[in-house]
Amino acid sequence: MPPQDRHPETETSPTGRVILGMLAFGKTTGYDIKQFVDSSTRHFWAASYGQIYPELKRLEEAGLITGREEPTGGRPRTVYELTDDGRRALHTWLASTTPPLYELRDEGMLKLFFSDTLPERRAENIRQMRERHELKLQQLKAIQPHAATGPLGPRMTLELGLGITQCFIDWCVQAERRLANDPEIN
Amino acid sequence: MPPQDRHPETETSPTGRVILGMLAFGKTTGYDIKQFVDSSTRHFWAASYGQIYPELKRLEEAGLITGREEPTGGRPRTVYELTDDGRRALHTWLASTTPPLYELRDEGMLKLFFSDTLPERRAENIRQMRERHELKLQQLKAIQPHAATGPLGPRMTLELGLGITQCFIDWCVQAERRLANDPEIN
DNA sequence: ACAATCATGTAAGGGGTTACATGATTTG
DNA sequence: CAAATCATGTAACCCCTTACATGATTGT
Repeated sequence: MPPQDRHPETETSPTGRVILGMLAFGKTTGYDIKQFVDSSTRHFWAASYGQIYPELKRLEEAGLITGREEPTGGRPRTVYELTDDGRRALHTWLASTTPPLYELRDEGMLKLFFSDTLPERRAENIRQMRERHELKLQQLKAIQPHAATGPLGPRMTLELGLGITQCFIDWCVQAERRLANDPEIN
Repeated sequence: MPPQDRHPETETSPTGRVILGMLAFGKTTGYDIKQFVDSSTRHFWAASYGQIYPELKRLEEAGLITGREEPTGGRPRTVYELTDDGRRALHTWLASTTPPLYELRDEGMLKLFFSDTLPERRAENIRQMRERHELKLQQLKAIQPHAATGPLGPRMTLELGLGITQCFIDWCVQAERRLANDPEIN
């Protein structure tokens, strides 16, 4: 990821923006954010505790969020909220026209790209890719009912994720058929 | 990217594997590899000079490749080749069944996910995503004639890339239509 | 002569993951 | 009472990008 990725107008890191958005969504704690990310944005934007907790502190220092202690019994717990500045920063980002970052790293495709070095493994590589995406499809379908009643944004990204994944699988199936029908095409 | 990403059997980093593959493809220098990556694997696996040159040295130290000086006139130039160990490592990786890494970071989708926070920007966000992918489609189409005569692997990844990108664009067009027809769906 | 291309590299810094550590509370 | 869940955090490490620096050669 580019280091100059901090948004020029909001001065937050990419994951910082995820946190701002999640707080706008009514998420409360670092734990809460992490759970929700894992069941929603994970397929196009992941986040780990090691990123979330330090970032929450940075955002508070920057005055974009405020946290207050709200222990559940004896269990410590910090509940965060957007400040006015934080909401402004979120809106600025959402309205910005700087080209949005897009980054893909797909080792399956890399193997396929080099498959002429070891052609007898090509079909197996494609099968592996297909299975991976079939699993992903199942995971996306699992969160579908939960998203169906919510706001349009999450519904749309889920729909898009399903479409792309299905497209991927369809291509694999077709390619597997082509290789099976004509094993000599090398 | 996971730190434990170094392949258990080949002991190379992801980009190290790209380099091994590129050398098997007959690429010669760091510069040559970089040029080719930019016109082939870039859409699913990028690499920068800051990664390539140090990695070439590491791979040579590991005995997977050998370099010899082959200056063009007074211009220094190091030409690399796979060793037998290097080719073995490449084959081991291509034949490995460990689940291939897949990582996506799409800021456009992230904006769409949070678009209920600023619904009046939603259509614009989708338009932005579409334009980005239309540009990518053009770039992929530009390398198509160049790949058409080559080996199957690169042809397949290009085809897959085109398919996915087209799928993305189609979804955007459809979503834009839906929003235009019914601006109240929010 | 100038620009584009060939060619190699380094330093600083960003963003991220994993693994580990700790402990309270709820549920079966 | 044990297991799962809620909850917070840190340290080590990795991978990668950008920006910078340098210089020769080729094409116009």
